[in-house]
Amino acid sequence: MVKRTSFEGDACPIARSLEAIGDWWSLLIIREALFGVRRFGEFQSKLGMAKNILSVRLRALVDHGILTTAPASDGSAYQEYVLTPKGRGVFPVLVALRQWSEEFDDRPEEIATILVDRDKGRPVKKLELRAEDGRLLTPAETTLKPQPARRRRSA
Amino acid sequence: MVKRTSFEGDACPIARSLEAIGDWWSLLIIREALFGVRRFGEFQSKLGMAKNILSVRLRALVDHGILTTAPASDGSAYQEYVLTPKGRGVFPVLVALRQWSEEFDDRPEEIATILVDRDKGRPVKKLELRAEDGRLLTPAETTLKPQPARRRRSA
DNA sequence: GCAATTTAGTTTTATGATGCAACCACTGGA
DNA sequence: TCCAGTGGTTGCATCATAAAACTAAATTGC
Repeated sequence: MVKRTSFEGDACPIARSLEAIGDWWSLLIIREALFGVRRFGEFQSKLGMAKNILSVRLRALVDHGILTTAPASDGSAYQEYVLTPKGRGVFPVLVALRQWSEEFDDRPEEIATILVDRDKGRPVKKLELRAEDGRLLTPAETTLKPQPARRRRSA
Repeated sequence: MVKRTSFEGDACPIARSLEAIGDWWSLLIIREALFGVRRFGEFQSKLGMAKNILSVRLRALVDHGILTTAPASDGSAYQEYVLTPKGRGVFPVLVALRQWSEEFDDRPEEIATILVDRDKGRPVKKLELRAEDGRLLTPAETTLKPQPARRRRSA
């Protein structure tokens, strides 16, 4: 088989994330969902993507527990796609992507929006990696440690 | 043309990031590079990916200014692929993806490694989004503001 | 110094994914 | 009941990906 390689069984958590949200559209769909978009047509028109692909992606996101289908909030008989906690948990990933663009993009003047604190209207701080005790960490100051073997639930 | 849609001209910084690093392999290549991998064959064997694709991806990453080719550090006549500052700037994205997996994965026991502070050997803190004044922000406490039109360099 | 092997790719070919357009079923309103 | 809008599915052309075979230069062994 010449399938696109799957990372589902991979032990690396990054690969595992990519398995679920590592494609072009999924993250953009989640971005829209975080802004309150819930309806099929709304996703489709805002993202300008083909309907068949949107359809496939939404199904995949539901399968992965990132979205749930809910029975319309506005009374209509249609359904809606709503983020689960797992889906809302993607927020930091989106922020990290956004900040990377803001910092390193070759044509920053083309970036249309900035993420601000709703209260003050001021830009948010850069995400930073800190140690347990609050020290700022650079990539070089971190390492990977083998996960202390956890006991599986039931055998 | 039925090409895969490009986000290059998109005004959304997230879409712009995805344009450069939004595919399956690129992020994994950068992950390896952050751990010090530099040689073609090393990427290939560690990631277990096809050589033709690795070849294409490396070229793309170089084009995007994420990697640079440098003339071998160990004396051999081969070249190396080294991260630029822009490439190292991807680190928070990888951390965010990792932490998302750690928090929400359905089978956390399959995750092999944890990211720790090299000094203390203790797990790192979760990335958190903060306002300028240090307040913790939830997604709902943020908004997008149109970027104050910047003046282009020269005309 | 020459053959064998390694490294770093490119080419070829098969198949899966994507994008567009057309089509279809169901809803809601006049 | 007719008809526009919503929410998809289907078919087809094109693109990307994967595996394997192939190539050429660099390195190693002898």
